Amino acid sequence: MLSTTEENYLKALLQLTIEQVDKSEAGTNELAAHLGVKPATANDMLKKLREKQLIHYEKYGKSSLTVEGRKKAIEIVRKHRLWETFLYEHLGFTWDEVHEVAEQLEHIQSSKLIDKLDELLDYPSFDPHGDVIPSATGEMKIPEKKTLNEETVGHQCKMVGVKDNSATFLQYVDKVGLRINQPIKVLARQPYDELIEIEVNGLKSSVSPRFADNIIIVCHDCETQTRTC
Amino acid sequence: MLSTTEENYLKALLQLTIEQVDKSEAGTNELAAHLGVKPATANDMLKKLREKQLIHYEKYGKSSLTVEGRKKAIEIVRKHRLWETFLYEHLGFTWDEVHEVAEQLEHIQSSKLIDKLDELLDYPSFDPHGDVIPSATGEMKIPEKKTLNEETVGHQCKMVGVKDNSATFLQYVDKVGLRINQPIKVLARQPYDELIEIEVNGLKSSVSPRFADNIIIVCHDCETQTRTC
DNA sequence: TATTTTTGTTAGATTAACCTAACATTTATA
DNA sequence: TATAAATGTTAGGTTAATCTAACAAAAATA
Repeated sequence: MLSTTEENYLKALLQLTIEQVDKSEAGTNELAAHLGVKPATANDMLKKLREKQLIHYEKYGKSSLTVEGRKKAIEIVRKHRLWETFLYEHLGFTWDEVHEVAEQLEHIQSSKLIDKLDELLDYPSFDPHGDVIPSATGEMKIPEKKTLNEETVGHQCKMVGVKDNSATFLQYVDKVGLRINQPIKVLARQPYDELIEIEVNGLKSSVSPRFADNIIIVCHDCETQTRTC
Repeated sequence: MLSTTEENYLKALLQLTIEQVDKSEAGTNELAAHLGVKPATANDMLKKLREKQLIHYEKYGKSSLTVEGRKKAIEIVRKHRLWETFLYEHLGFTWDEVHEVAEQLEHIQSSKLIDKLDELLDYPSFDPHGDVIPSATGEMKIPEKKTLNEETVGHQCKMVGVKDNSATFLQYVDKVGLRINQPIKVLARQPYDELIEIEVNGLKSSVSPRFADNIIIVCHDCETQTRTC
C-alpha cells in the first residue's frame, strides 16, 4: 500500500513525463518544484520509490516510471478524473472547484468505490477539463484536441473546453446547448458564408468560424494513440 | 485545520461519551483501546488536544470534549454518516461495506462537498445503520429505537435495522417492501390474531408479532431528545 | 577550456504519530 | 487499611516526510 505522498510523487512524474511530448523523464528539481517541496525532500523519495521498483532513478540522472509505477500513477489519475466528473455532474461544482477536492478524493482506497463511481457516471471518457479518463484496465487514450472549426463535416465530436472565457461567449455557448463533454455533430458548412451547421442534443444551430475557433473538441472518429501500461 | 488523527481522537471521544448513557468522560486506556493505539500514544494526543482547547483533560483524570471539540466531532460523524448513506443509496454498497470506506471519506476537507452531498441525498436523517445524521447546524437528535412490534397503531415510523439476519427473514423483509430508512405506517392490529397491518410505500401487508419484533424502528412522532453543541 | 550557473546530493534537524519499558497513581479487594 | 491490580504517565526511541545548509556534479557560457 502506497502512502498519499508516494502516490503524489508517482502522479507528478506521470504528469511531467506524459504531458510534455518527447520527454519521458523528469529531473529532481523539476519534480520538487511541481510538488512544492525542496529538492532534498524529493531526492529522498526518489530513492525510496526506486527501492520499491516504481521508478527508474540513478544518482545525478533523470527519473522515470517503471511499468509498475506507471500503472499505479494511471490509477490515481483515473480516480482523480472520475471524482472531478462526479463533483461536476452530480454535485454542481464548477470547473475550477473540482480539482482541489479531487486531489483529496483520489487517495481514497477502495477499488469497489471507483468501479461503482465509474458505473454511476456511465463510464465517462473525459473529465470536466476535457482530459482523458484512463480506463479500468489502465489504458489511456490520448485523442488529438482541435477546434470545432477544424472538424470535418459529417463527423461526430465532443466538446472538451473553450478558448474564450468572456461572458458573451459563454452565454452563446450555453444558448446552442453546448457544455463540457457534450457530443456535437458537424452537419454542414455553408459555402457562401462559411457558417457551420451543428447539431447538439437534437438542437440544430449555425455558428460562425470565429465561434467555432473557440470551442475545443476531441474527434470521436479520428485515430487516437492508445498507450497501455 | 485538524489532522486526520486528531479528528479520529475527537470522534472516538464523542462515541465513547455519547453512546454510553450517563457518561460524558472517557479514560485514557479506554480511548487508546478504541482507537487501536497504546495508552502512551493516546496520552500524548490528549495533551495536544487540551492545548488546542478541544478537550478537558487533567493528569490522571478522565477526558471529555469541550463545546468546540464536540462541534468538530459531530461534524466528522455527520460526514461519516452522509458518506455511508451515499455509498449505500447511490453506489450499491451493502451495510457492512460502507463503514470502512466512510472512515476514509469522513476526513475530506470541503464544506461545499458535504452540503452538496446532503442535498443530493435529500437531507437524510438516518444512515444505513439507522444511526442519526447530525444536521448541518450540529444538532443531533437521538430518537428512541424500538421494534415495530412496540409501535403504536396510527403512528408513522421508519425502519433503521433488523435483529435477525437469516436469509428467510431478510427475504420476507424485502417482500413487504422494507429496507433501511423506509418509512412505515402502522395501520391496525388485529385483536383476533395480533397481526399488525402496515403500509410500506403504498403497499399494505400484515405481519406477525414475531416478524415485527425483529424490525428495529425509530418513531417519527415520538419525542426525541435534541442535543445541540 | 575555464568558470559560472544550474542541478542534484548528503548530513543533520524537526514534527507528528506511533512504539516499549519503566514508573506513578488510583481503585479494588483481601 | 495494606496490598494487588488496573489505570495513567514519562522518558526515550522509530519512521515518514519535511526542512536548511553545505557540498558535488553537470551543464551552460564567456
